[in-house]
Amino acid sequence: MKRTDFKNCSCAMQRSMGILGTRWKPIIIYTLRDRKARFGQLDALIENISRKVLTSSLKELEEDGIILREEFKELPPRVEYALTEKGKALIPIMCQLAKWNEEYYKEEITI
Amino acid sequence: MKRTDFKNCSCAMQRSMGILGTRWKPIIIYTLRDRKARFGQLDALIENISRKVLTSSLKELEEDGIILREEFKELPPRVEYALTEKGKALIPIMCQLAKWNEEYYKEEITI
DNA sequence: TAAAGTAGTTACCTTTGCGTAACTATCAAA
DNA sequence: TTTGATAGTTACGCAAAGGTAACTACTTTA
Repeated sequence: MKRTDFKNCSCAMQRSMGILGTRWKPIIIYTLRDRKARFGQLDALIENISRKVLTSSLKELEEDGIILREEFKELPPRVEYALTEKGKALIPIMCQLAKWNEEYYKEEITI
Repeated sequence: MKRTDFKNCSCAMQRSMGILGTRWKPIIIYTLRDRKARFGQLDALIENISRKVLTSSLKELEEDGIILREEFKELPPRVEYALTEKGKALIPIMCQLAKWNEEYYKEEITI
């Protein structure tokens, strides 16, 4: 089943996964939870992500209405990425996902 | 970066994605939110999933301590899959992810 | 004139995720 | 002896995801 097929499923969870079900996209959204950021900032803020993955993920997240790309006609050019309303609605969920891991990662160490 | 590398990152969100960052795994967890289920039941409950993906996903989720595989020495053999405590902690998050899509999917239709 | 900064793109390649279909093992019941 | 049910496994291959590195275009600054 292709990514686009997930987005038209009858199951809401499957549709969510058609949008978010990759390694990097939730991390990008999480990074934008409390700030706008420019391309280069995202590249620096997110450890180990490649510019190529960043390019394609941002493009798809924009297509899916999660992020907004704002281009400023300045020199040198400036582009800012920010969450849309639909994207902002994911912030608490992404934060819980991070917190979930902290909780159980801690346990693994202390046991 | 490999899946296993994600799990040892310094960022909690990246570690979460090392465990969950695929299309099918969150759907499997979501399906187990309110019931144990056998292999064949999962295959039937989750639309369009293949037995092969189910096999490998269940194995990895078990390795990551999200689900528990209970084998009954009966005939015909019975195996039940259930969430561990760590897995159960994801239930509200998965439910919110489904609800999130319902909300915005509805909007797309009515607009 | 050359370097530096921004925001990418492009080509090429590898790995992972996923799909399809056939096959296995075990025992009971018909 | 064949059929049926359960719970997978295996082989094969494609598509998507991801990594690396070089390149582009623009303008300011040195």
